[in-house]
Amino acid sequence: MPGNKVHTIADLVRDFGVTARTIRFYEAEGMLTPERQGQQRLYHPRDRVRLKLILRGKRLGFTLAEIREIIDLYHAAPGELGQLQYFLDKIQERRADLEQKRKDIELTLKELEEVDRTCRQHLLELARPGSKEAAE
Amino acid sequence: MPGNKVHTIADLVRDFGVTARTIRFYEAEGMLTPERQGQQRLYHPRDRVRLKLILRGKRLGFTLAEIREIIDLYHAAPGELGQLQYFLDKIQERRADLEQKRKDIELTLKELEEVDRTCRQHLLELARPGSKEAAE
DNA sequence: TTAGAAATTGACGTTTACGTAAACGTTAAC
DNA sequence: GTTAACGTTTACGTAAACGTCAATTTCTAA
Repeated sequence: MPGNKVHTIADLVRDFGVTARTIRFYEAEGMLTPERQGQQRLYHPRDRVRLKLILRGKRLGFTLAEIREIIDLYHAAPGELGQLQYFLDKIQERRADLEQKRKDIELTLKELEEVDRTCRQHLLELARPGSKEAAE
Repeated sequence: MPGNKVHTIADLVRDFGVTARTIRFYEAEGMLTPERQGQQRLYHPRDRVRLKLILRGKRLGFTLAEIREIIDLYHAAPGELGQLQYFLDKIQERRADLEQKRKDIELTLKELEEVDRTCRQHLLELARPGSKEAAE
């Protein structure tokens, strides 16, 4: 039920599969800013969105510093022209990075599919009883 | 000229953009096994291939332990049937992981493209002098 | 109201993946 | 024949990203 209510830290732990320590750590790093009700933290939908972005970045091997940069790109609306150009450059950097990762993934997947085929072939040969060293 | 000659560590440093410390570290971790000529290391094409695989894995955010597993998948030819099934499972795990990363990349790329468009739109508006707050 | 569950706050510990520095051995050039 | 340049070994250092207590507070259900 992550509709649009506020959530406790335990909710996030359950929903995202991370520890409370991790969530507080991200906050200490300035990447989450939950509301405070007395001592307790209250997480709004925007916090959930941010956490989701952080975890996605982690899965892709970005450091927290890089993830912070990426998220900043999302929410920044710079006024001046110089800033805008700088931003566009940053965006291109990140895009190039992601394209490289995509290529790396395609290559690795292809290789793994090849290994997979070879394995299944072996399996088939093992399953065929009357075919011992046919090609030797 | 990485044709099929042997190379010194300095060659790898130059060709792959990593430090000698890193290369020796990977060897200490058992991920590279260069020939020894006296005290010096000599790197063969297979070492270059492995290093390339390691670096590709790093770009994708895999730990060295995971990369080791993946590379092991490449070169393993297990005999028994139980081993084969275990292998196929491992391969599926890795593939699922890579597919997840691919999805993450697609999402992030789409979002960045959106930010890019918005930025360029801003730029256009700034470049148009006689259009101050038209939609206000 | 009291025991237990959940949350918070330090504070120190740990793992990964190297960096950095010191001390030493080889070899090629001058 | 010595001085760079390159390579090696050993060992301690470090940044990132949390883990793991311990002590305390806060909330909640019986």
